[in-house]
Amino acid sequence: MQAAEKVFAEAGFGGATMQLIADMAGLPKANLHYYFPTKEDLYRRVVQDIFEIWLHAADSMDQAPGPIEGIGAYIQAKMDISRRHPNGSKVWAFEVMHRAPVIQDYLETTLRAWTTGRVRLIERWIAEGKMAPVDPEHLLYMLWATTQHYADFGHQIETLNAGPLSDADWQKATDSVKTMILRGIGAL
Amino acid sequence: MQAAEKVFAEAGFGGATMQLIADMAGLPKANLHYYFPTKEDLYRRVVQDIFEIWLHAADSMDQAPGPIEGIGAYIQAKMDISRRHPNGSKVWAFEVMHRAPVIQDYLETTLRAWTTGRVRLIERWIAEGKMAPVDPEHLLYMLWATTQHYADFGHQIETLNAGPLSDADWQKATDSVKTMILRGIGAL
DNA sequence: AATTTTCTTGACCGGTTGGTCAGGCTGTGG
DNA sequence: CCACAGCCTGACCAACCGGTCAAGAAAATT
Repeated sequence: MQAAEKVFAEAGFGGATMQLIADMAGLPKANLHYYFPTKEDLYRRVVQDIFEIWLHAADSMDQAPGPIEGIGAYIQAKMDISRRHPNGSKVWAFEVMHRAPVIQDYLETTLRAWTTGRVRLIERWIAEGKMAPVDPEHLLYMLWATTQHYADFGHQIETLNAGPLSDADWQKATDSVKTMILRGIGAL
Repeated sequence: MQAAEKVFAEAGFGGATMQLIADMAGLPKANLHYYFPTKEDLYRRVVQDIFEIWLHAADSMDQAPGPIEGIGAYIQAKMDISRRHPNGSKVWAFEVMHRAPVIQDYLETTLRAWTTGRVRLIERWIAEGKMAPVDPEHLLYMLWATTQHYADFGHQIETLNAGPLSDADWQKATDSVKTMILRGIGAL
């Protein structure tokens, strides 16, 4: 699964080869096909895994008393995921850009339900005067975009940074995102 | 070029085929190879085109008196590009996720020079007290991430939106991004 | 009109891909 | 020891890929 995640992330579904995944995992290609009959089966598993991780990242948001804690924790969680699972994030991006041929049903069921739930949470915070009256959906898009950017466009960031991001760099990035967004929604 | 942009965007470099691009453009494959000897030549042209468009989008930022006008105009320009050239944006995303095998030199020369120029501009605005002391580079990342998200993840947004975005939807998206970011950097 | 250059195209080729399959290997229960 | 089920794998195949090429069509030049 780790090898598959990496290869799919770096080459996309079309560019990835079962041979390369097998080599990277130290298996004969035929053995890989024993467990995952088709390339699409393997790919689907990788996409579903990262989706599960993302869903759990929102748990911290739910029982928070307000946006400072809730959205702050969500940013923290998603930045951590971007750092630790950059490949999974990339595979998800590939899939969505591909018009989600494999996980369209997930988008329409699970993700939509998740989204409307958080939209209602944000609307409550707005009604309680805990943050400015921003559009909740576009706030969610901004949260996804900004945090996932550090995974999906990590290569671009590393090039501009002249090297991989250090612990301090990640801390600074997370703090910057938190500060700008929380101030942006009038929560600070 | 239009056909190539679309096919590369929807399948990535590895998944795209010259045959499909040729068919979509209404040409025999051999004729396509007459103008673009290799698949990589065609791909490079597509990536360079969107990069040029993005560079020009920053013109409005340069002669602005302050962040409200400058960054506001930049957000407007990049949102317009996301709407009109979603495929180009996706190809760029594919390329960067691929660790930029084709345009790494652009990242290291043109993009790096462009970035340091804007960083200095933002630092001047901060020194002049026109905005809060945010980290300029992470602000740029946030601008790129948020605006390009509407192109790269357009399919996800349309799914949650239950259909394509209308003129009013795009207006609302642009306003939301502008408001949240400008307030986030203390310019409002 | 003749000639030269540019463009267009169907047929073709070596190499690679996802996937198959027959047969060997391993471990467990009797 | 045997038998049997699940696991493993080298060799193989049809399909498809990027790219070539020779020969013809069109356009430009003389």
